[in-house]
Amino acid sequence: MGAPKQKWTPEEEAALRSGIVKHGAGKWRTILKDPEFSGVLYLRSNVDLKDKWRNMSVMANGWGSREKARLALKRMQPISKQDENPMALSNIGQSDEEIVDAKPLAVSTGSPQIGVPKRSMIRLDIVLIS
Amino acid sequence: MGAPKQKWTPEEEAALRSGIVKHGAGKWRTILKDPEFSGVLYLRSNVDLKDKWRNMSVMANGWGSREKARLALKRMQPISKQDENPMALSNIGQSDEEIVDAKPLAVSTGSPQIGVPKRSMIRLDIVLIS
DNA sequence: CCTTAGGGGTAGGGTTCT
DNA sequence: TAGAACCCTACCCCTAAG
Repeated sequence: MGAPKQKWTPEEEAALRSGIVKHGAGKWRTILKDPEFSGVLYLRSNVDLKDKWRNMSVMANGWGSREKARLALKRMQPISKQDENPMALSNIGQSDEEIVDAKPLAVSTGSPQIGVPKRSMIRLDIVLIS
Repeated sequence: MGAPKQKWTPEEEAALRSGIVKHGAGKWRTILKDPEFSGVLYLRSNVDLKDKWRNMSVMANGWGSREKARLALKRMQPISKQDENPMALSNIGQSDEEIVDAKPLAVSTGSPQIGVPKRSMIRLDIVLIS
């Protein structure tokens, strides 16, 4: 017994998606404060939004169940902290403000990243030419 | 994915604690430069030390990981539990010769003022039975 | 300019519950 | 076993104050 694990309602999911379309993925706190969504998402925290988006996204893509995706590079420790990726080929070539679509699904080819935060760049693994 | 999340090793945590005992909490830069710890903490910045200490401290209370504060206000649904108090005064009613060890708070006595964050100023004094 | 304090916030590995 | 919901931790940003 204990925390009932509040399931997300379709309304909440819709609000989350709309919020992402409006503010961008990663702007959890902003979405939450937007009066347009706060009425529906008032029970959720910014972290909840982030987690929900992750759960929605990860699967939709066929990227395997989250855990498998990148569970390969754990156990790191005595490495140098010298990384700080230079975001070189990061964005396709525009500001990181224009989000695309807020659909966790699809995204096979042609769909760029959903939300590219300013500092934690994208994963350079995805090389999209053109 | 620049920084893979450098998980703090037990050695680093120990060095941090020792450094605090030796120089006092808040003397991050000093601790970092102390040859006694620099070998272990050379990957960390003074800010990292500060943040780490904050994380350690906040937890030791059972006051949640920061976000919990507000969660307590919300979550007015069918809650009831949701409180497990991480460790807090954990080992109090068990053996009569353990305790102590490494919770950032508590500890007690010692050298300079082991800084106790304002937030978690609550006592939680360790009860050294004996 | 540099450091610290502390309040924000986010990402992502991990855990728990269903 | 998987997926969903939630937790924990590392780290970043920013501002005020020294």
